[in-house]
Amino acid sequence: MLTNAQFAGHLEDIAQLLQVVGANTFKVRAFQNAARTIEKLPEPLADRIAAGTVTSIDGIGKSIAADLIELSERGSCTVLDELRAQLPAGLPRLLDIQGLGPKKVQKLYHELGIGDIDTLEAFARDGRLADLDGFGKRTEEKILAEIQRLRAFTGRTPFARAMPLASELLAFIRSLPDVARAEIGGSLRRMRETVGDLDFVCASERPAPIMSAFATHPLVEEIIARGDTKTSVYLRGGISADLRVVPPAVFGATLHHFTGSKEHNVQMRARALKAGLRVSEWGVFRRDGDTETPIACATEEDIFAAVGLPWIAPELREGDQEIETAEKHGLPELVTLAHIRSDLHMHTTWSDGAVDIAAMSAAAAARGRAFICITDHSRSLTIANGLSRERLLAQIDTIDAFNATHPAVPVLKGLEVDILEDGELDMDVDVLERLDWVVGSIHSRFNQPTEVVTARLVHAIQSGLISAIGHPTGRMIGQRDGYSFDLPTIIEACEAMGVALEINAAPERLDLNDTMVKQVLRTSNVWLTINTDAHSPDGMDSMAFGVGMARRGWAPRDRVLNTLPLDEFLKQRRKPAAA
DNA sequence: GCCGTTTTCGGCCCGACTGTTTTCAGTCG
Repeated sequence: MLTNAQFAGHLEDIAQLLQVVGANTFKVRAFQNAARTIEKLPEPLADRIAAGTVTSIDGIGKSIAADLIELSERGSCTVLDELRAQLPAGLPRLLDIQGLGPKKVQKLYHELGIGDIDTLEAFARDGRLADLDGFGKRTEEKILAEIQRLRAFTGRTPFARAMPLASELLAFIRSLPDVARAEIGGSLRRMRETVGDLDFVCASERPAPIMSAFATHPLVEEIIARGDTKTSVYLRGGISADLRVVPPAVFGATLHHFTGSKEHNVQMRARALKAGLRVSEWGVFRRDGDTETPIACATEEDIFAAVGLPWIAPELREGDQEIETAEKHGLPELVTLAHIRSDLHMHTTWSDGAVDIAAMSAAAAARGRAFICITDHSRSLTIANGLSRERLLAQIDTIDAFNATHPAVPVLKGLEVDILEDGELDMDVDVLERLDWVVGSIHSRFNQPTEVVTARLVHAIQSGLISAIGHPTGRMIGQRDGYSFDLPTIIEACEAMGVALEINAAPERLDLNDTMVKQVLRTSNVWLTINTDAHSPDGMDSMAFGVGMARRGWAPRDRVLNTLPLDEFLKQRRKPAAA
């Protein structure tokens, strides 16, 4: 049976092929919308097909439902087969080239018979594109450059790589003269785990010098476009960045527009139209016959208020029910960084951390935490200098002694214990029972079958000796997928045992992710914890990223365990005790 | 192709920038 991602992939293929044959753009969008919806669907689409409730999914009507059923039965469908029979397999890939859209791809195919990127490159090198109507020498050069770029750099940039780059550029923009305000926009502001490009929105009455400075920044490799209010560039490493400079009076409208997502913006505008309004990056306008009057543009709050909505947090702006929910005043009070009182997963020089216990406590104090828990690795993780029974006992004494000095931030005694390949824990029961908090994590045998990993996790949870599962999926964004397990089963086991699920805030992990957080919240009362897994004081700064992922999952403050003060936390957490 | 507190037919977001155009189509986000 196909997975939701596979169903979505097929619909996406249909959308691409339809574009290339010149189908109605709204039809294309219908397939794209359906693909996105299925990708985000919490339950397997196969279940909906079996239950005959496919058409009740928003954006899926009779026609696409029939395609999906056909896909589930034989792995393909008539629409897809017919489109593929009509066109060379490599043609949709031409759409990946920046500057080539459906119209130009059609022209290349119909007039020159170009059906793949290699052929296109050969034509461009020979100068045979410039003769084509609407193509010129400049276009030919651009296509060649874009093909090179596409081969060197594909896909989206992981959050962990994008954020430092964006922070550096933002600081630079803010340092320029006459900049009233500047912010990061786009998917980075929405805290998506990967980003396609970097967006900056800047408020100033004098855009020209700001654009010049941006375009000549050392990180900029090439200028893509440069107008009066917008500059687009390629940065070294291949990611692109856009800077938009507008007068301070419309900053809110522009920030909203360039925060997106695209789907959110489309829905906001459709909503505005029904109320006789028009929304653009310049503000909200009331239409009175042929005149238009601006009614909001200064702040994001104004923009939302103008269309009858409360402010919606950027992390929610994915076009995934946030507008409907906001309208009913049903959005949760999302957890914020300021709510976080503790950090319950971190390492010291006792295992593979960079500093000692006192230094981590001081670093936590500097970041406003009220308490922390030290969770060094257990013995089987030899590469990380994991703690033996004896060393852990020694660390317990050390922490007791440290707390006796009345530090600003007290330290709880913990361990990140390895969940071994059979689900047993990598530490003796009597020692685990002396700890305040135990994070159980998988660090080995990632390739076990789904059922085996699920049973392995359940066994660990049911031991009664762990308080939380650390980085539950084991994924590293853009590097490895992690191991696979059945989430509903794990959620159920956690709920039965009072075990929490971690949102690991390390930017390369962000694990659990947003959709899993939603699933935990929707289907259980399991506590979430947001922890940095810091291996140094700087690592504690990642808390904001974990909070961002929690917010993307619509996590309210009262479902996050480490928003609690110490006494309340101690009552609510799972105290390690053999079941 | 989808959808309906103005519509079961006729809509479906909006503007900047580029290149090849003598006035605008195509692409992008």
